[in-house]
Amino acid sequence: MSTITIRMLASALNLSPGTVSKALKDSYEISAETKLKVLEMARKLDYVPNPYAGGLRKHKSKTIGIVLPAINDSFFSLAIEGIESVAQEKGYHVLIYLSHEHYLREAAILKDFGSGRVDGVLISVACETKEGGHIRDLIRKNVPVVFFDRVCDDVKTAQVSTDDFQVGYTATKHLIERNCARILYLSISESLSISQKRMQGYQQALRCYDMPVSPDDTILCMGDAGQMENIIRHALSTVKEGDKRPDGIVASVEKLVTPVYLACDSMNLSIPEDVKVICFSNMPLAPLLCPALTTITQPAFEIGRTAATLLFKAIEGKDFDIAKASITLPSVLMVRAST
Amino acid sequence: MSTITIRMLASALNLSPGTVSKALKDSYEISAETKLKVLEMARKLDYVPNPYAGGLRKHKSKTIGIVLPAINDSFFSLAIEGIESVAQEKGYHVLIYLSHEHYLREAAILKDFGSGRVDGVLISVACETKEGGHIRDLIRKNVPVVFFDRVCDDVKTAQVSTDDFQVGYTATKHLIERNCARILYLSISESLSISQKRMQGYQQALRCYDMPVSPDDTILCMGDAGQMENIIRHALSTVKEGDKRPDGIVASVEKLVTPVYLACDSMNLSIPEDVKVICFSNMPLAPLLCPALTTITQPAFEIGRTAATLLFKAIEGKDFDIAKASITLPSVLMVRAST
DNA sequence: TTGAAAGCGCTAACAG
DNA sequence: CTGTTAGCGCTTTCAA
Repeated sequence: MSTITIRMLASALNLSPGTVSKALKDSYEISAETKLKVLEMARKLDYVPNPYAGGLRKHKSKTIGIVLPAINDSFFSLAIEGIESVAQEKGYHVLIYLSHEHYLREAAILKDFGSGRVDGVLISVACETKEGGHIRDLIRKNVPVVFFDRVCDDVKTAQVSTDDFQVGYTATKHLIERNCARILYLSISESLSISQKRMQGYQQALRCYDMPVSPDDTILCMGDAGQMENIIRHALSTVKEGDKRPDGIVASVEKLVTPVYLACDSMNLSIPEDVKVICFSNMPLAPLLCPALTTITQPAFEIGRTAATLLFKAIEGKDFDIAKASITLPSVLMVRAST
Repeated sequence: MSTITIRMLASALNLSPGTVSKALKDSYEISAETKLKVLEMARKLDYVPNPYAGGLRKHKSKTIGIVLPAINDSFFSLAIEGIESVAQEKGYHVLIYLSHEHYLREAAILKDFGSGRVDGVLISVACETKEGGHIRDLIRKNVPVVFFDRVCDDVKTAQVSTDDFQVGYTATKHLIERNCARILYLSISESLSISQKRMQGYQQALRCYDMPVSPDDTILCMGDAGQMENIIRHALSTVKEGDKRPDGIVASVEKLVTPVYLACDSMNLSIPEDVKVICFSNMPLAPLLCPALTTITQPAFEIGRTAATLLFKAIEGKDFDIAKASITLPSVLMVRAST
C-alpha cells in the first residue's frame, strides 16, 4: 500500500532499522544469515530505499544537473546522451534544465543548485550570458562545475570543448581554397566565447590569405528561424566595392542551417555555384540535404562523456584540481556538395 | 563557506528555526517586521532551502521523471522541451532517463521510482517492452504515470499520443493516390503499440483500395543505421508475381529516414520516380532533403506539454481520474517532393 | 553480531 | 506573534 520504509522492513523481521540498514549495504558487522533474510524480505516487500533520506544524512544527492539552451539540437541532444552514459555507469541521476538562452533563467537555476539539490553541474551557457558571476557563486559553495562547448572564460573551472579557433580557421580556409572571394561569418552572439573564437579563426584565415577582414561581414543572427532568414537574406544582398557579393558562408552553429538554405533558395542563389556554405553541425541528415552540406562536425557525444567524466572526478576525487582539467577535442571537416 | 541552513539563518537573527521557516513561507502568524528581517538576512547570507529535507517531511519531491528511448531524435527532443515548459511553470524539476530501447533498463528505472524520488512519471516505452507489469507496479505505489507517444495498452493510465491508426491510413492513402502499386511499411517493433496501429492504418488503406495486404511487405527494421539500411535494401529488391517491385515506402519513425534515403541512393533508385517515400518525422530539415521529404508530422511539443499537464493534474489534483484522461492530438501530412 | 540513539535540514503541531 | 518539539527515512557512532 503506502511506501515501505526501512523501519517496516525491520519490524517485519524483528530486527532494528540499524541492523537492516547495515545488512542492505553488506556490512561486515552483520552475519551472513541475517543478510540473507533481510535481502529476501526486501525483495518480497519490494523495498526501495528513499534516496533523499539517505542523502540528507550523507550530504550527497547522487544527482547532477545539466543546464543548456535547448535540447532540440543535434549537438546538445548528443552531448546529453554522452553525459547520461557516464551518469548511468556511475549510478547518478540527472536533472535537466533549459535556459532558453536567457541569462536570468540560467542564474535562477544555478542559484537553486546552491541548495544541495545536485552534487555537480554541467553547463553550456546561454547566448545572453556575458559574465560568469552566477557560476562562480555556485563554485564558491563547493559545487563543482564543468563547462561543455559553450564556456565562460572568466570562470576558473574545467571546460570541455572543441578547438574552436582552429576549426573556424579550417572552415574558412576551405572556402578560400574553393575560391570564395567574400566570406560571411554568421554568429549568434557577440559575447559567447565559442562564437568569438570561431570568428577569430575565420579572421585569421582571411588574413593568412591576404583577404580583407571586414566587420560588416560578421553577421549577428538573432531571433527565431524566420528572423534569421531575413537577416541572412539581407546580408547576402549587400554589395561591396568591385561588385563583390558574398559567395561564401561560415555558419557558426547548427540552427543556422535551415535559415541559410531557405534564404539562398528564396533569393535564387544556388549552392554551391553562387554561394558556398559550411556549417558547424552534428545533424545526421547533413549528407542528404539539397545539396549535401559541408560541415564541421563536433564530437558531441564524446564532449558530453568527457565533461561528465571530469565532473565525477571532481565529485568523487579528493585531490583533483578541476580548474586545471580542461580538455579540447578535435572536430572534423566533412566536405560535401555545398562547397 | 559550507552550505547555510535554516538553523544558521535563525541564530543569525536570534530567532527560532520554526519562526524563520514560517516567515519564509509568508505565514500569517508572523509579523511583517520579522518577515522583512528574515527575508533580508536570507538574501544576505544567500540562503537556499535544502529541497530534500523539506521533501522528506512533506512526502513530495517536486520532481518528475521522464523515461524515453533516446534524446537525439526530433520528436523526443521536442517532446522533452514541451514537458520542460510546463514543469518550469509549475516549479517542478525534471529527471531524465534513457532506456535505449531496453526493457530491463526501463524496468530498473521504474523500480527506482518506487522510492519517492519522483512525484510522477512520463514515459515513452522501449521497443523491447511487450508488457506493462513494471509500470503497473509503479502505479500501484501511487506514483501517477502518463504515457506519451509510445504507450502500453495494458496499463490503465492516461496516454497522450497522435491518431496513429488514422495517420497510418492517411500516409498510405497518399501513396496510393500517387499511384504506388506496392507499398512497404517499415516498422521498428512487433510489439510497440504505435507501430502496430500505424500498420493497421496502412493495411486498412490498402484494403479500402482493393490492394493486396501482404505480410512480407511489413519490414521490421532493427539494429543500427547500417543494419537498417541493409534490411531496407533487401526489401526493396524483392520481386513479386507480375514483376512487382516496391514503389512506395511508409516509414513509421524518424530514425528510418537516413537508412531509406541511403538505401535508395545505393541502389540507384530515384525518389520519387522509382519509389515514393513518406515518413513519420519532426525533423526541421525535411523540406531541405534531396528530395524534400513528405512527412507525417506529429505535434511533438504539444504532446509533451499535454502529457505533463495531465500528470500535474494527477499529482496536484485530489479527484482526478488519470485512467480516463487520455488525449489524442492530430498529426499533419506535409506533402513534399519525395511523393 | 545486533540494538539504541542521535541527527541530516526542514516543517508543522502545539505551547507559550 | 514566537518558541519548542517531534519526526520525515535513513545512516552511523556507540553501547550492549
